[in-house]
Amino acid sequence: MFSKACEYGLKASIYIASNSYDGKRVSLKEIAKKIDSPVAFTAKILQDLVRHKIISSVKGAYGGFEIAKKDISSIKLSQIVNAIDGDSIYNGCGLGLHVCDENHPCPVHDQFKTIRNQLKDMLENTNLEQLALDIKSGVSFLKL
Amino acid sequence: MFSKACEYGLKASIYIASNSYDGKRVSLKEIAKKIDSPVAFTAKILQDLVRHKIISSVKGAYGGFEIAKKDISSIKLSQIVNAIDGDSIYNGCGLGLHVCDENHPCPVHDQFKTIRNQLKDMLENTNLEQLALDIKSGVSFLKL
DNA sequence: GTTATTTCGGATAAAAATATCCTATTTATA
DNA sequence: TATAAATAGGATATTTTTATCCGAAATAAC
Ligand code: FES
Ligand code: FES
Repeated sequence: MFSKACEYGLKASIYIASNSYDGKRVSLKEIAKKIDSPVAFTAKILQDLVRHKIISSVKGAYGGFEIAKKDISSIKLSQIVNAIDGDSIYNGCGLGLHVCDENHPCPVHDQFKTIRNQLKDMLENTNLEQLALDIKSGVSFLKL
Repeated sequence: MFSKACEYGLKASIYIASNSYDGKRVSLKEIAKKIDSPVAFTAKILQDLVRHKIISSVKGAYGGFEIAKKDISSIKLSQIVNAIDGDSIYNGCGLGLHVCDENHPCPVHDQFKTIRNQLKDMLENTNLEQLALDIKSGVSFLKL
């Protein structure tokens, strides 16, 4: 469904959010450990999210990654997915036609469009706060 | 969503079905042309579908690929997707956890499971006949 | 200021997915 | 029987994705 990069990006964002909620900044090393991802690859993805202004970073000793508290509840999963994997999951044709066009539909257009729109709605209506709270309370998990 | 291999496999199957419906056997070259896919790569995928007994092949002059008429309506998209991409789209965790486990859910488990099950239902309830007929009647298209 | 820590960014490497090439085998027709 | 057409399958090549490495820059603490 999502690329590895996107999975790591989502998990990292949720982990950062769950810590920023408590005012704690977290380092790359800690993030990679907690979400069970390759350190250097995760660094690239976090840099990407910083460039997209979805998370923010602080260089140097005691630096790390964080999300402004007031922003946690307004960051949608769709922003992260879009930043890393692009919009093909929202707009692309399920059978890989160059474009998804109502007037020149592929054989599964109608069926696929329904699913795709539900996925879109889900991602656009799920924010980091909800997910971060479940991590904090131990209801959900980021690894194992 | 699906791999390129799977997209080609789905399109090829639909094209074969639409011809087998008329009792016409089609060659690799014709298939690749009509679904706009790389010939040799498509060959590999078709071989795979033959091994999975989803389509059948006839070697030699006037050979090609076909689907027994009586089977066209009973072949579900899910069989093709499962043969090529495996079952991770049905059973795998949306965030890439090793397994999707109700008792140890990832942060998006509940939301994702809903979408995943709808995709599953859609693929399990869509058969080649429906799609082939739309191709034949010009309602849907396999390329451009 | 020096040092330790940490992100940033470029270069490179490894693995997986996608794609091509070539030969063998099969089969219908002439 | 010879020929042409077509799938089967192994080997190889290319591209993309995933992953690693290293030096530069920034920053806090001492
Ligand atoms: S054309 Fe394929 S999903 Fe719309
Ligand atoms: S655990 Fe992630 S989808 Fe079920």
